[in-house]
Amino acid sequence: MEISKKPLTTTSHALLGLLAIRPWSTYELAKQVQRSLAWFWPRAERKLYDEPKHLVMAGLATAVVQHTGTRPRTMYAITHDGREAVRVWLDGPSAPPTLEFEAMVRVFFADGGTLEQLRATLAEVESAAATQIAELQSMITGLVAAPVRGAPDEFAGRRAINALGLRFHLDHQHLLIDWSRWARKQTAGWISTTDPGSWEWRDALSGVARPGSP
Amino acid sequence: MEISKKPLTTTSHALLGLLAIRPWSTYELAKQVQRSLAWFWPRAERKLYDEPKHLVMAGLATAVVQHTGTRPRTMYAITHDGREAVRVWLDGPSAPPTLEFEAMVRVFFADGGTLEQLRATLAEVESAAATQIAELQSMITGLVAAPVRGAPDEFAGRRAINALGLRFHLDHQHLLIDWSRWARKQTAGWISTTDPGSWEWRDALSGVARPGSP
DNA sequence: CGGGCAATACTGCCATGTGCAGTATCTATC
DNA sequence: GATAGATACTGCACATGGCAGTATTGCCCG
Repeated sequence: MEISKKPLTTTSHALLGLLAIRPWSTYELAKQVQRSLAWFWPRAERKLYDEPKHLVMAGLATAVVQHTGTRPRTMYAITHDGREAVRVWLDGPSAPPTLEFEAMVRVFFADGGTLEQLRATLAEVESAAATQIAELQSMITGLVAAPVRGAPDEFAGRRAINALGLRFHLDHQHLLIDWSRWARKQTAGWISTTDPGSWEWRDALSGVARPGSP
Repeated sequence: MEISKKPLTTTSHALLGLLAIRPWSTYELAKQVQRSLAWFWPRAERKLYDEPKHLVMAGLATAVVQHTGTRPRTMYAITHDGREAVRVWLDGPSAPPTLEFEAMVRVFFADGGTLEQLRATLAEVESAAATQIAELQSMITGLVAAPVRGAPDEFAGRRAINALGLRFHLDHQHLLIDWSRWARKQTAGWISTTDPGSWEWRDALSGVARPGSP
């Protein structure tokens, strides 16, 4: 017990959270993270091979090496202490969300270039968001589909929670689409990136209380 | 010329973009980044002291060490090559936006804890977003205020572009508030984090086309 | 039944980025 | 004259990213 050495990161707890659902091999874990966690906690695959080892050292998970022929594969499972660690962690405060938005950097410095460059960047935002929405939609159809007959549906108890998250991600991508379309429309009458002509920037910041808000 | 060694990162170009507006000392640069760039390209202050040195090595900026008493201070300015680098960079593709949202990790694994924990996390999201909105609003009042008499308004040509970005950030924070309120309301009838009672998760994913959309 | 390709299952390495502590000096205010 | 806050950085350890490299297994196709 209490073998813990180093403080756990949010990434550690995220992996631990997945192990709380069911045991996974590292490879499965990596795939699963790309499909779900990546939406709000994106991490490189590389990291997902190192992190479970720390969990084992901390006594929060166990590692069992199995074999498929000669090829090894490590199965990780959560321990009792691990579940307790998740419960405690759920009480902790969360860092405010941060957005890394390269296209916005290009918009912000658009005055160093042309209107065409600005519009191209905005168009890119829109199409990227459209792609993400398509992916989310296919995840939703996956949720709707009944689980495979006979297979235990270990995600059944997680449907409600999943729905909360999916709703956010969809709205978030819709915001990106709406904004990039709106912004492109705004630039229609501009003379250059530094001279918006008769366009009144104050108008852009007026109706910020969105129609859907209570 | 052409002293460039290593490929420039988005962070390099972001700093270069700021230098394109006017010369800054590293300290000013660091402060300015926290007020503007941090919204869509958050970087630790530490990094902002290293990065300009790379720009100088690449011949895209110049460094001049001045003195306030015995204390040194380095002023950075963009070069002609630097402006050209910004123009070229503006044509490049942007990585899709990524969101790091620790509170959502806690929501996602809420089935390992209690409804109270879930609701507390959601409440935290709402209040954090409210704080951000207050900050944005004060930036807007700053924009509205006429520049100091006699002072050259170097940001004048950037008002339109700034307005586009501010609009996005406001909407983004409003989305966080709307979503966290909505999600909390959803949990009202839940029996536990794994048992939503009569609550229908399908309903949560229906009206995803937001009212404000065209 | 053999070739090839995708999926599985990792490790190594270097660069980038974060967070925090530490070290000073300068300026304004009481 | 004390001191708090702003200015102006550097060092260090660790988290993370990105890419290349290695090898086996399962499956389809002909």
